[in-house]
Amino acid sequence: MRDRVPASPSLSTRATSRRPPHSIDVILFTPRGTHLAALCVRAADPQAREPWQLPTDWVAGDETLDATARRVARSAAGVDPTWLEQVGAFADGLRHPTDAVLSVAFVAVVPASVLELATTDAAWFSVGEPPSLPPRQRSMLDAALEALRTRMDYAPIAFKLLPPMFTLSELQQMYEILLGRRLHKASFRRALQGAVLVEPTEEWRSEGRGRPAQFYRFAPRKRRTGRRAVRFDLL
Amino acid sequence: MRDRVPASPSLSTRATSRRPPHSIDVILFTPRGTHLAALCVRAADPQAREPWQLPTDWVAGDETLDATARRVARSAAGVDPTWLEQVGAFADGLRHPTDAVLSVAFVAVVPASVLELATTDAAWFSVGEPPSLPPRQRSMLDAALEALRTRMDYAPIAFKLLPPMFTLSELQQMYEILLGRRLHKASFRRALQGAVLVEPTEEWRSEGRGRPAQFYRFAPRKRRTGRRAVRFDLL
DNA sequence: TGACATAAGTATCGCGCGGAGACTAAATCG
DNA sequence: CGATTTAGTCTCCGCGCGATACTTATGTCA
Repeated sequence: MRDRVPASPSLSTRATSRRPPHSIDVILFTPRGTHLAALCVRAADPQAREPWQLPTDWVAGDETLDATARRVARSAAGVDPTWLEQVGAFADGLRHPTDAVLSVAFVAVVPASVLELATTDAAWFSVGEPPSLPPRQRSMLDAALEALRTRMDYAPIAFKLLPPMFTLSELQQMYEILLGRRLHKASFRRALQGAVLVEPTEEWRSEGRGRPAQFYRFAPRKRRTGRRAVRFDLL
Repeated sequence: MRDRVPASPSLSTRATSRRPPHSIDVILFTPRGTHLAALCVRAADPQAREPWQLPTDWVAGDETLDATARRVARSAAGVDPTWLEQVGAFADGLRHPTDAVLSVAFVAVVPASVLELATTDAAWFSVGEPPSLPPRQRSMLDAALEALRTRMDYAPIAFKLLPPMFTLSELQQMYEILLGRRLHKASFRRALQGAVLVEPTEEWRSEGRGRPAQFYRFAPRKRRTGRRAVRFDLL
């Protein structure tokens, strides 16, 4: 589990002679209800200023950064993330639980179905009300959330959070949870139709009160890269 | 294994025989003619497999990553970059000139006016025909170019490459050089008008054959963030 | 001095995307 | 049956953007 994080008393002493070279921190998101939640773990050091922190560890052996991040996420959540990407390196003077000189942040997601956590050493916090975190990890969380939302246009993140078959309403709800804002139904489906990303199946959802919904599956087709116009979105 | 030698003779040498914890590599771009060029320096090790490499060094003292990157860029090009941002951390198994276990890549730009390089230890290479680089730095270069072009929509990079006063044609040409593709004149000016980014001055360009062009200056005004529609640009 | 070249800047048209809202369709519940 | 709920579609309208042509203002040269 998290025994890899050194809970040694040497952590609390600021005058460490051998600070770890660099840590890998993972911001793991999951849809919880209608909002996003991020995974935090209890601070390794009981004397820590903040009771919670982000899952972190350092690279072991010949691991790639991605592999390390996956291992950290799996160790904290119990399952492998279904999507993971690097956010960037953080090495300002802000405090980090491991006192690493440099930390590489990763953003990852897991489906909601695996919400159950085995231990009480980890908990989901709504992104709207995150716990108090070590300063560097706080800035990492903000950057990860922004990275998640900007990369949604280019990576099928929402699809990785859904089962192989899903309704278009479920897909739209997932987009709304991830983006944190409501979307227009007709526009969403029109754009989805334009991009050839999904194909209908013969299955229909029978449960529920209203009209049955058709199930779709993720089946992207190659299409020529549409050169967008210049966007002046500065400020 | 090759000896570790600082990237540039002018850079401070840190006397340590161990492998450096992490290097800071800078991909410095400049407009050259109608195309982009990236700055490379001669390999520190004459026995190196590739004769050229990207400017690199490691963090000195309490420097932030940004400050280190600025110093590396200044040391290689002779001037401070006018824009600089982090690209990400690279720590795959690919070879790096310093044998650093981890490298943080930065993308930066300098105006063309300072094209003259003091030494022959550095040279500009067109991004279309880059020299053979150490594998990790090669992937850094690709990532930096992509990062530059995607961030142009959100950062005033083109403006940082122009003098305080410029014509709209010069601005468009700068966008075309950075993006590597032609733009439509009317659309460009319409979009620029929509975003309130520039304001006209009383100055006019007198030189040249054709009709004089009015000078503008960069004067962005705050405007509410336009929520874009969802884009399905995957694949 | 007038014709031409060159470059800046504008006007008009048409298409397609995207938001608002209303509408239809198919199920459950009372 | 009629009300409710959810799915899915339709029409309208505005605007962004590309294409094209046009106007304006200078320099060049016969």
